Amino acid sequence: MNVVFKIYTILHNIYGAQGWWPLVDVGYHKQDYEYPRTRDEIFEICLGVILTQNTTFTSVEKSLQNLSAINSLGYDAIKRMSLDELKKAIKPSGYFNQKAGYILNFIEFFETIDIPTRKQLLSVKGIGEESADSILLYGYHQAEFVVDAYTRRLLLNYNLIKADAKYKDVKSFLTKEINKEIKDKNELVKVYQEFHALIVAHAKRFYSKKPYGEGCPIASGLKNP
DNA sequence: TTCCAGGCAATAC
DNA sequence: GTATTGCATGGA
Repeated sequence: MNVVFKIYTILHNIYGAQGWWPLVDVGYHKQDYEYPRTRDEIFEICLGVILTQNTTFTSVEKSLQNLSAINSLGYDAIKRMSLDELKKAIKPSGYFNQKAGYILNFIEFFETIDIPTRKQLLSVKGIGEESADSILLYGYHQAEFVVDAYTRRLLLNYNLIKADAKYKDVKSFLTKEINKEIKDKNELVKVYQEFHALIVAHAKRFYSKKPYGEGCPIASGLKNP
């Protein structure tokens, strides 16, 4: 078993399945990988992805609750809101002026496509590499690994990537290693979904404050097979 | 008070 | 293509 997959195994043993991406009416759905089931649920994930940019998910949940409370979680409902109403609802997530624009951009895009390609997503102002991969992985069950700041810190702590590694470099490194272990496409999506979620859960505890990685239990796990 | 969060786009070299 | 900066609220 390679180091990357071993890290995945260790994290899964510690924290168990994470059940991402959470939906307002469902919450975290551990062991149910069929979500999202409806187009509204797909959109809710896209909305959450945009809102969570550089923000904690608890703040995002407040914003989603604000929208839900006025029956405006859907894209059609959001379009009917005034810009100020939308900004007010998503205010807890921060950058609300920018994100309101991003959301409206995205709705325009979302309404014209069935299943987006990565390239199409990246053409939407407000959707960068991580957001595109999050949308594809959690919204459309595509095997696109999500790389975030936590992922970099964790891998850097074990000298598995260079400090200046690009998004694409980190992603290809991880996927190559994972793909050596997992051959089935559906299983691969589940592992990608869980792995990213596990990294976030773990990194919140051990990679949020400096020195990053202090007390990280993966170290002993890698030593003792 | 300072630091950071499940980033992105615009700008300047 | 790489580095820097603005965006903003909320919790530790």
